Amino acid sequence: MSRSLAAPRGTRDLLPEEAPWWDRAEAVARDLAQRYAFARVEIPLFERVELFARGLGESSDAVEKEMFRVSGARGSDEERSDWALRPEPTAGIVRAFVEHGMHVRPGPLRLTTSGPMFRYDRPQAGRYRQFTQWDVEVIGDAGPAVDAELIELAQRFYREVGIGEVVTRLNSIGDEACRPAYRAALVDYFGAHQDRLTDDSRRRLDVNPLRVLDDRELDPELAAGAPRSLDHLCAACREHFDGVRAALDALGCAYQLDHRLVRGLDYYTRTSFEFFPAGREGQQDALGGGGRYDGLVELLGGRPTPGIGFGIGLDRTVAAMQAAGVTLPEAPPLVAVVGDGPAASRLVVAARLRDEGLAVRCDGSTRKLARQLESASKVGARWAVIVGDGERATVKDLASGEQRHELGFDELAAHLR
RNA sequence: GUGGCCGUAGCUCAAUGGCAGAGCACUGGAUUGUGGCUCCAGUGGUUGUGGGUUCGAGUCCCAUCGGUCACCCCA
Repeated sequence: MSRSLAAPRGTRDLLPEEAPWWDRAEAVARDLAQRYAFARVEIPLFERVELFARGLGESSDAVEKEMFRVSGARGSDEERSDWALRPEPTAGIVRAFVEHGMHVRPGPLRLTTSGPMFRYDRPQAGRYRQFTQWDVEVIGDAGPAVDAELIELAQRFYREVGIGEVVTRLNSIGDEACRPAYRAALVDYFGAHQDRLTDDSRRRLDVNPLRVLDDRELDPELAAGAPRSLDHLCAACREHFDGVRAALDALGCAYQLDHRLVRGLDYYTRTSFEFFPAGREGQQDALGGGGRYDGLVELLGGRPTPGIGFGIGLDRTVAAMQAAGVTLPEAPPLVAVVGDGPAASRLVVAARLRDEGLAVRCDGSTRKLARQLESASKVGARWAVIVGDGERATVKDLASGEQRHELGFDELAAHLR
């Protein structure tokens, strides 16, 4: 086909061969959401640019250089607003929380959603312009128990999809009480070594000095000597973080402290965490991550309400499942209805078998019987039901070749189990 | 946004600057109701696109688009 009609850059088609892995990952997510008492919500795929700019922070990469803008329609001013495809779900969920007055609901509110996110990046392995996240959020619980509960949930998810144990990195980046002093300490420290910073980092030093820490080109020696947020936590943040760690220990959840884990989105406070496949902890291999955002609800116009959540990248989860050699549960056995009589007879038999709950592939074609059987074998059917002119049919086991002839339509199902 | 590598059939790949091919897959036949194996045949291409060099370009040059990997950063 013409290249100009090919799928947009950074997007992928989900083809039948890969769909079962997605089904599995999504089934585990749905099951866990239910077992952990999260209610499903859906929010728009696009929102005002302003929502993301305010929520995620002007200096976040997601806003600064990865915003996937949607050109507005002609017409009213409202339609001409600046829209962007959502780069992550939290801002939209918190917007919905505020917009619908959900603070009056019995809290803490536990919400989950799943779907495509968009970031306008150059694609590469594991990174797409459209990717899918499973997301959970708890709004109205100041923790720290819930912080540990979410980390335990994510770890359980990776275990249940078959990836096994992941590496959990953990940090606390303080709150409005202690972060200003920590920021100042970073500005002092890195300001004195500006000549050893990248251009990006020098710029960030003014806007968001924490993000200098996740500059990968940061001089290791400089990084090692940098002020650590854990050393600058106020008493309340310290107590919170100790509580998270104690709860994780009680749950038996392993984690590693990572002083340079500051997360790319500005709304995070206190607890931050990311998950990596064991042995592949490179920066671009993150399977998921999240953290606490105690100031976000207020920032978006609600009354002060704490929140915490995580997003798990399903594209990378599926890739990790395949890399780990996960075997999927077998699909239910398939019955192929074939025959060279009237196609309507085949349809009638197929409908009867479907009434019995069987998975049936009906071949209504005029191909000769040999071709129909060949086709049935190739698609992996367990049995063929050969229908002729009359009211009787043959059941053939396609693995053994065994056949039972002259069966009435009503007794077929009994031979297909 | 920057850089490396790569663009030939649905897939994997051939073709010294000289007739665009093979295997797999798909469709049909060998086989007048019975598959997997085998054999035969067929469908399938503006060689990503546009320029240039040349008697002649899949091949050389330029541009462009795309893919891929890496950087940046995130899922």
